[in-house]
Amino acid sequence: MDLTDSPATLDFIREIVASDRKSGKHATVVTRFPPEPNGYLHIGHAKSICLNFGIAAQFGGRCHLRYDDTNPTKEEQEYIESIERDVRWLGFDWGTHLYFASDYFERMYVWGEKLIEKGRAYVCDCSAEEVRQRRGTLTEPGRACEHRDRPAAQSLDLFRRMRAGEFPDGARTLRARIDMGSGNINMRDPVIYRILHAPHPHAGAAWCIYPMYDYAHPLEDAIEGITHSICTLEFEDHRPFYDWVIDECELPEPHPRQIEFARLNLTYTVMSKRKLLQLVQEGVVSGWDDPRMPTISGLRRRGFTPEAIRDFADRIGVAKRDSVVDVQLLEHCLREDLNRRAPRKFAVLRPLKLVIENYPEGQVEEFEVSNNPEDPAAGTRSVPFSRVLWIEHDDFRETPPPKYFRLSPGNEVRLRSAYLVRCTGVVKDAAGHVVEVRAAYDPATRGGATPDGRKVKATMHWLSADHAVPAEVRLYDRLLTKPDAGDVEEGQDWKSNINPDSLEVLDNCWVEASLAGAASEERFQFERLGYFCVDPDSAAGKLVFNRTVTLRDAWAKIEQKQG
RNA sequence: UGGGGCGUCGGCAAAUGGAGAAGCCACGGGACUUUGGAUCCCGCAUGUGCAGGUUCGAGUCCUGCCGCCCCAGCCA
Repeated sequence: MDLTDSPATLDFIREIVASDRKSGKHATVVTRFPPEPNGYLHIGHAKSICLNFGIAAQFGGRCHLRYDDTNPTKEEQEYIESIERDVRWLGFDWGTHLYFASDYFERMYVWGEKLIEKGRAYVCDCSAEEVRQRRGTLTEPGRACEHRDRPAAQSLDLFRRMRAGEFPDGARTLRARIDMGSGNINMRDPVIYRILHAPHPHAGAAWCIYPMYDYAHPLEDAIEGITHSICTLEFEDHRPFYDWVIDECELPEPHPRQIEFARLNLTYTVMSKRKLLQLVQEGVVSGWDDPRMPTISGLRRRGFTPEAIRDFADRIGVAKRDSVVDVQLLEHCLREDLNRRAPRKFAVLRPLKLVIENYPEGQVEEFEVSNNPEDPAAGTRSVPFSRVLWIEHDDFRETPPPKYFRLSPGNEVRLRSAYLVRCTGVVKDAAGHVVEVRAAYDPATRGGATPDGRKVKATMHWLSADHAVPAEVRLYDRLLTKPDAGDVEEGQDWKSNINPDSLEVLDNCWVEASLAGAASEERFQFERLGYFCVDPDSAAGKLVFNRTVTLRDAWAKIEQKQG
């Protein structure tokens, strides 16, 4: 998939952009992805990133990466670095267009003075509590305070002294003078500057007053020549103020246009930064990059590909209605991509010994196994076969249920690319558990062929016990037990839906020796099991794999129906 | 109850008043198969929140209802 690929029909935002191009309103399309560096990016941000960078690519424009760093009390350098890494990993390039809102602070300040001079802003001495009380409610209008009518010269003096650091945090604010009676609460003289004696991760100690998002954002967009400022639905109410700022600061035409779309929600997970932070801080997960997290770094560690995420973003579309996307669509996009590209390997997660009774002790044969049946160009590898093998515990049943085609006493199956074998018996321990399965192979079926046309219903993977390499495998499942985090019993909160079995660690697994040198984040298909990738915890002599996603499993469904 | 939005299949989502309301995921069948994978085929909205109206013709236009989401941070 190419980065400029786009859905067949235009979503409502692309329609606006296309129409603006056609009318000549803008010479070139300029969008922006404006994260606040106060957390890690997640799959919801990926939707926005794909939208903004995708539109820029599709219409021959550009997309800026801009940190909306107007609140130093919540922002950190660590987040700035993770954001750049994640956007780049997703496959997008902002070229030289990396910006910080904080680099515009001086200009924003000058516009603030201008607004005061025009009578469009005033310094307010009210406390936060007083501001709240005068703001009114959803149904009652707000009430002006006495500072609203103070002379511009006085506001100007106070604003300069705010900047100079003469007042403590919260002592005063600069507010826009608009309409305390507006039905839109955002227009009831919103605060545009607050005093915050806090060092800034990018601007350092230069400022002790910081602009609010609602004031800063339109200015940032206008400064950079953004044509289409795409944000999420909750900012719809803020648009009148966005336009007000640009008008009152007398920014040149054409003005950027704010367009809102519905944020992404996914089943069986949470997307809010607050909840994600909670998971990290309370140790429910191991960190922002825990493979169960819907963060970009978590998905990367889980084994997702950027291609799959981009494909997903294309498929979910862009609209204004609140929606919840089925996580199975994401998994589908992943499987489709990985099926095409992931090299196949044999791995046995829950080992059961299989002894081929009629196979000579000490003999070893090498079998050629396809690296990827979907891609002949991937070639083959050779896998050693011997008398004692590991098979999957789940691939043997002493008393097979209906439609169970795998190994069971008397039944014949194919060992993939090796031989057909028939189960001749079992060995049990004192407690009666099957500890070993016995079988006989048919030398005429070398390579797994059946020259006599005989059919077997199951083909299984296997590993030569003497040649396999040990590994730890981490099995991940959904973070939540319910599709909707908010679906809880009376008095419970969303955390009651956290899946206690979202991680299972298997530490006596066996994998092909060819996996010994696999690099961190390298992805494979373990045949018949799923897609796996090498975890960064992996070290020489101690392989660790994460299960990215299982293969689709028809048998699991049959079994489930059988109860 | 003020303001701003949104209602099309189980979940996403097309449709720009004109043919049988796309497509994808999920789900259910079948074919094929040396991965119970992949692939292929079939099925899946007599109906667009509800009720009226306009029109030769309405998911699209009008009126009225109903439901859901967002807003009362010196967060973004």
